[in-house]
Amino acid sequence: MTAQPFPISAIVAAQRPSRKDAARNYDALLAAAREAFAEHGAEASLEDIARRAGVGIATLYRNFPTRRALFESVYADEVNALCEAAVGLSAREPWEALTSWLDRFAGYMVTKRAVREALEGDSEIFQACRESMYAAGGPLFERAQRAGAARADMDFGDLLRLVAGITATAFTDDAQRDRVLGIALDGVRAAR
Amino acid sequence: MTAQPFPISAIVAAQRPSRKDAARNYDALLAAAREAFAEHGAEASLEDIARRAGVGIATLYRNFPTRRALFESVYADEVNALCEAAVGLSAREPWEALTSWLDRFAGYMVTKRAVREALEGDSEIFQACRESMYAAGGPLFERAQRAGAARADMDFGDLLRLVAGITATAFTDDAQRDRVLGIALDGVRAAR
DNA sequence: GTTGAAACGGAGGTATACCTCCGCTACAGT
DNA sequence: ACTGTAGCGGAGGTATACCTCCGTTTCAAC
Repeated sequence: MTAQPFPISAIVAAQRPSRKDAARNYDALLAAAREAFAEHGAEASLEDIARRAGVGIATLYRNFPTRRALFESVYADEVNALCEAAVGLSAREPWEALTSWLDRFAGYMVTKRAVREALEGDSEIFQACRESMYAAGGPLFERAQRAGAARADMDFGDLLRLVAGITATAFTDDAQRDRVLGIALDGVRAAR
Repeated sequence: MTAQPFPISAIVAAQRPSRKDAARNYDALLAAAREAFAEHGAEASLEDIARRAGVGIATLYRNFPTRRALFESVYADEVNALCEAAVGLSAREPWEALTSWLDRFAGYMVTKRAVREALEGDSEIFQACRESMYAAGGPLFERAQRAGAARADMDFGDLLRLVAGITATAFTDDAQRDRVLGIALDGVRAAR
């Protein structure tokens, strides 16, 4: 067995059933849930999700016994993709590598706000997600700090909250979102 | 009739019924709704709100025919209080007056996130709230800009989004919230 | 104090979501 | 090809929320 780059990836892989039809349904459910949560928030109807996925409601419950389990799987999947995006960025300039990853993070936050909100509070998977996220993005930030590009009196957790908060908000257009995010990042860089 | 300081205050006053028992119930409903929305989000049960207020469900519907109407009234009430807080702040230093008001704004946002979210989209009252908010806080910001305390390449709308986004997020503790908000405000002040 | 009107409460009809149960289907190992 | 089993769908019971209707209560003007 190969070493997993992030604690979350093994968990994500273990969830997916092996039989062909079951795996297909599992994927369809995850995709449908992602869409439904983005559209209707955390209270999206589970029956609607099953309908979107083209499977029976029982199939949803077999794969995800609780609403929370479904949340966790959707969230873990997203985080895993995000972690993998961080690999390879370390070849770039410290500050540019960091903002590039934060940009990806922002894109993920803006649509997934509902899921994150519902996961407020702790769980094993959520904890693994946090760790993976910090393992992926933390080094990028600390490298920027060492290079003198980012201020020293804050940590990576502060940065994620900052970006998460801003990107979870609805803006009039993408230009405003980028402008506001830029202002905040000027604050991160302010001690230059 | 005296001139109303902000467009929202007349609307707020007009909503409240005049008969004693009706006014009492109206106030109780608003308070209960504020609490319920903060606790359960935009999907809080209307019957639960009526129960908290100690009134029948019919009384709720008589005062607020739709869920949206209830949202609007709660929101308008909050905004009105916030606007009144801005009056008198202009005697202070430009930057300090601005951050002082933003602090009040942040305190309001952090608990009322659900209401604001549900009001995304336009309505007459929401529009009046926006205008009042801008009329109350905008001058504080522009004064800070003229004094060279705030950067010129942004507007008051950008600032509100910035603060609203950050404060709507859950932080581990108040210290982190203040630290992150401070970083963001450093960005606002960066062009000094 | 009388009285008319405004306001009240909560029962109950309707809709919708949750979740379980069970007879049927399709996969995969031999 | 056969066959055991893992997986499937959706009907239907249960719970909950929405909202209306109407007999009763409370206010306030006179």
